[in-house]
Amino acid sequence: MIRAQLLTPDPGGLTTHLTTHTRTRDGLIQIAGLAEVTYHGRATSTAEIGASLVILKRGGSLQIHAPTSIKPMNWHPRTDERSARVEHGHCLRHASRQSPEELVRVTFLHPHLALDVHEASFTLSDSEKQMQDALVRHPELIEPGLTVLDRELLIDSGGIDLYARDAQGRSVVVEPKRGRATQDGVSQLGRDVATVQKSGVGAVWSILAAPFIMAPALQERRARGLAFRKTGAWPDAPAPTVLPTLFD
Amino acid sequence: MIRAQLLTPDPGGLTTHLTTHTRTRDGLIQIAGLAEVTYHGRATSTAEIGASLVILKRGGSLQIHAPTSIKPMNWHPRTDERSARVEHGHCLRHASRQSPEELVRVTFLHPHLALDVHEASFTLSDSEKQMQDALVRHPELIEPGLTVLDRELLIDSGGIDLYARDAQGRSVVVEPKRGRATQDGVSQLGRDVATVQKSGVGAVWSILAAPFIMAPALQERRARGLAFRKTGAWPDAPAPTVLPTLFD
DNA sequence: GTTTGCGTATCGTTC
DNA sequence: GAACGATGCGCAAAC
Repeated sequence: MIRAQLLTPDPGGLTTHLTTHTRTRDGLIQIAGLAEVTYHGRATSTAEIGASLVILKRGGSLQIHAPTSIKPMNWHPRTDERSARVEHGHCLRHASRQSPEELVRVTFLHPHLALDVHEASFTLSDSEKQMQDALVRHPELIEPGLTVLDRELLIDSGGIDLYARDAQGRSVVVEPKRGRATQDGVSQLGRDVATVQKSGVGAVWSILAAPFIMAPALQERRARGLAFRKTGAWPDAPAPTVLPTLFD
Repeated sequence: MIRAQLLTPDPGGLTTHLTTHTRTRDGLIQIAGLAEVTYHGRATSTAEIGASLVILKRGGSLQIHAPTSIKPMNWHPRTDERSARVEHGHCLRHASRQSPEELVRVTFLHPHLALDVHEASFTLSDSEKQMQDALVRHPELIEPGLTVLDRELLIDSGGIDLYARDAQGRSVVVEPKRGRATQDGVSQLGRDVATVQKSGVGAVWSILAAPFIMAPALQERRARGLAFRKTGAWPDAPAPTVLPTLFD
């Protein structure tokens, strides 16, 4: 969900970050910190240097929020041309368009934090296989100390997506869901656990790994005594920025 | 500048953070993460789950931004009542107001980061009021020989922005438009002229003063026998950069 | 592309 | 409080 997070980024790093976003026009970037903003176009405005929240969205829109008023203090609905560069030791962002002719310039004097947010539904639209890949590479996203033993394991009741062993040495059946975990997923996991237990490997633990769970599925899960762990995994994630936390 | 920063805050910590902000009504809080939002009020209720940026500002306003569109996907301009509490293991935010009766509820399913930002200042120029100021100081921008008699003159049909006398001694109603003159502006000018004429001051002339006029407005203007003069006025301009020219 | 009309418009100012 | 007008309105449909 949050793909990158830069703390007090240097001008060069922030410029690169913004340029990448300009190229891909993907996701949402937010920069909090000290900034100076000027606007020329239908009106003219200048903002004194101050704390602000700069938001760059997918379509190329830009908005700068101050601590008061629900409206942004400066904005740009869409851009024909955007650029970021280092000037006088600061990252400088240009955004302009014609019809009407407008220009917004943001100087990041002291960027405190830059975030790269991605829509859940977007990342979740990646295939379940890719999520599986990511979880095999980073099983700690599901639970610390987890070791993946097998994947796509065929059993009588169907197929187990991920078969693992946890820190306590218990066998664990993992059912990853790229989207919302539903009652259906809970039922499937229950069937799989029952089948594995019948095979006589001893105590079997189970984990439903999904970004979120629907209320009915949560109740069903409780009734069956199955675990759910809030898990998000994306193929591009270089390191787990979102640490797994127990859902409830 | 940035006063607090909570990484993957737990429901209790986030609730405390929000409650403090509610009490002080100070600064700006931003929360990035997976959230569910419902709204009831002027529009039909909606429910969304996804990556979002929640911004709480000083006056009590709330807005939730999705990765697309410059506008927030949900918002609340000001609040009469706000609260935060833990429910079902999540931080839940209520914001409501009466007149109109509205309610926004945000469930922070997975808050990734909470920020507390402070202070920024801002000035805007080129408003219609400032254009009026400039025209009062330089009525020749509208028409040579024009004398401004009054501004913001209240009459039955509303308010006349500028009331003047031209070189021939005629009463003139001036409607300045900062941007393009539209049919709406022509109608308003027509109403004002009619009202003034009824008051019995004699012949009344009228001028729509704007940098541009739209074709439909131009036709409407012709049909009503009103004058349009291409006029631009900016407070900072030391000399009239756009000389007044008769449009047609 | 431009123009028209709507919106959970927002935001002042005026009454 | 309600009412009215301006807005860097934004936004989508119609032309």
